[in-house]
Amino acid sequence: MPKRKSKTEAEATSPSKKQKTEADATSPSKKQKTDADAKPPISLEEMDFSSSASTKTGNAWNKKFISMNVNGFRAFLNKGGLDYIKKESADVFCIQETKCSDKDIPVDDFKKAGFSTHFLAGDKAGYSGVGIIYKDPPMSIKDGIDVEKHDDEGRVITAEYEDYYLVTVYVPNSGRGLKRLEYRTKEWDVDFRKYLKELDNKKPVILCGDLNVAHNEIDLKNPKSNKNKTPGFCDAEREGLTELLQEGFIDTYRHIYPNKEQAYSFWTYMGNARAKNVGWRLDYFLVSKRLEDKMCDSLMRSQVMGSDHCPIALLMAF
Amino acid sequence: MPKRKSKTEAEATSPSKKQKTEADATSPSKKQKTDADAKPPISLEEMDFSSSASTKTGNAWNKKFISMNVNGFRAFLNKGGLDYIKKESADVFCIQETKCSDKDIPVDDFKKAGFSTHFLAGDKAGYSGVGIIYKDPPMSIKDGIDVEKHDDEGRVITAEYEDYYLVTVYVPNSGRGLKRLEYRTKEWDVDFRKYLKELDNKKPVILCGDLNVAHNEIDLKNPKSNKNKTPGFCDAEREGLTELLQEGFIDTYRHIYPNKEQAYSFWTYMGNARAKNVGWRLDYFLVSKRLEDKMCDSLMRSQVMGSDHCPIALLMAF
DNA sequence: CGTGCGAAG
DNA sequence: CTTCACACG
Repeated sequence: MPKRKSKTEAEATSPSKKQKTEADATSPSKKQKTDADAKPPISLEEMDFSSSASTKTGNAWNKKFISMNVNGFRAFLNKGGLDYIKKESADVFCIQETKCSDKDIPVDDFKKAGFSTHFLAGDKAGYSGVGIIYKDPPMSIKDGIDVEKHDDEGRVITAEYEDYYLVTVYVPNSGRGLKRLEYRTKEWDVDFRKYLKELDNKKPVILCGDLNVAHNEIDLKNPKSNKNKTPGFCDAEREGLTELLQEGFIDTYRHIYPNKEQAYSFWTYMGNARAKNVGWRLDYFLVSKRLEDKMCDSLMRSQVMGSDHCPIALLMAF
Repeated sequence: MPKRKSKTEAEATSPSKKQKTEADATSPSKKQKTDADAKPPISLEEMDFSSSASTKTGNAWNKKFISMNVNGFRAFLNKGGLDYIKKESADVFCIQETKCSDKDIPVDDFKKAGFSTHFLAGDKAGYSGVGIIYKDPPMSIKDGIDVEKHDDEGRVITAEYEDYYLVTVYVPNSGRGLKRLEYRTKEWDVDFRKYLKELDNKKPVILCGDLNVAHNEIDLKNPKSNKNKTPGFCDAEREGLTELLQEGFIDTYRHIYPNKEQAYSFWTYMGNARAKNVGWRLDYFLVSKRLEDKMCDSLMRSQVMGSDHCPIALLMAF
């Protein structure tokens, strides 16, 4: 873990007081960055993705995972997404809301950059869809969760590696007027939890993606006005995540930064929300509890543009 | 008419030879312009819309009409369309394919510029629609042609002035696969012709708009490959215009420039057609024969951008 | 190729 | 506010 000298207190500062970012806490670089709620847009070149994070016992990280809801992979690439991917140079990128089919993936560009790809589109064109972009091939890749009623929307990919399953998910949004809240919480959440539990019985799981829920009040700017009104902060959705964690998973970001405020991974495009940091933490890396001592850091790449979500990163020492 | 010293020969030059534009023939300005098929895009400020055209008997023009298919009025305005309208300063602008409803018209901006507006939208949102923008109010304005089956698409406005009816039309496109060719030629053309004939019985008519047909081979770049294949150059469509002219109307542009080649008012956005001047003359000013001696000039504003059609102009001496 | 729609987020 | 699909041209 990155010099986590009582991070609990260190992060328990007021949101108005300038806090150090995780990057500051982990990077030896002299480049100081301002807080997540006051970052001016900077260029990719200026960003520093380096990290010297290690486990509690001092093992340096050796695997980097990125998860990002790209809100349309083609649009993301048009905005320079490939440059970000190259610079970040993660072992695996897990992306959600690809909104495209296989033919739209510039496979050769990825090959040239040293990556292979596996994408899963939903039946409805331009809707949902997930993908993984990886350096080292998994032992196996599986699409969906073997429940027919859920598997036509292209929401889950499971990549099996030696030491863990890497699962990426784009959880169904509860929709305008919460018209899909029941489906989401009573059907999807239940079956997906079951799927993860079964996986976890075989091998530790790293789950990442857009869980489409802000777990607690700290995880969004305006908990009061959104509670049980806006998809993503309804009790049933939040309880769904609570239950998943109770099955034996760790919310890596909140585990490492338990009191960190103003740390979001999503900002609606409306009303200039991102500039004002009126955001939500909807994107997560969860890991099986028995991976706890392999965790090095969990990060929000809040400066990376190109979507209404930012990438999130997990550093592990295997 | 602009010093039409045997225009017939003057224009009968090869397309590769640089020809003078109508503007050159009519404007005393020293600004020389290159041919329609080799015009580099120039700024609105650089364009010269002045003209000293007059009738055969030497009466200087005193009314300017503009017709333009704007391909979405909102998009056109976003691309600086209002600046063009101000600079052109026509007595009446007739526009087609507005693709918007009344609420989208910046009425106050037009008021400030000295114009009133009347727009007619079709029932289907974002489809078709025509409008007029005028300095002096007509005696009356009428929407449609009193034939119910045609009048739900917002295609015709008739403005009655003292000396003439001004009619603007957006003729139905025959559609991909010519699936609407029958409707267009056997129903619309027939009824619209009847409407115009009846108007013409009362008062001379100035008809302008997107007639969605290139009348003769000279009126499009590639007559061979488009003949009876592409909407706009099918025999039935061309005959429809021939019949209309036979009812007693003049194609003002072709009347004044009978042999002028490469003079188009539409270029598909595909394949860089406009830069290569691979175009069609689909937009017309027709006038009742008895207005012939009031005609001063008929012009293509081929440098004006903002749509896949350019504006066309008619100068009259009333 | 580009406009505007409508669904979706 | 932005993505995409689709219709239409």
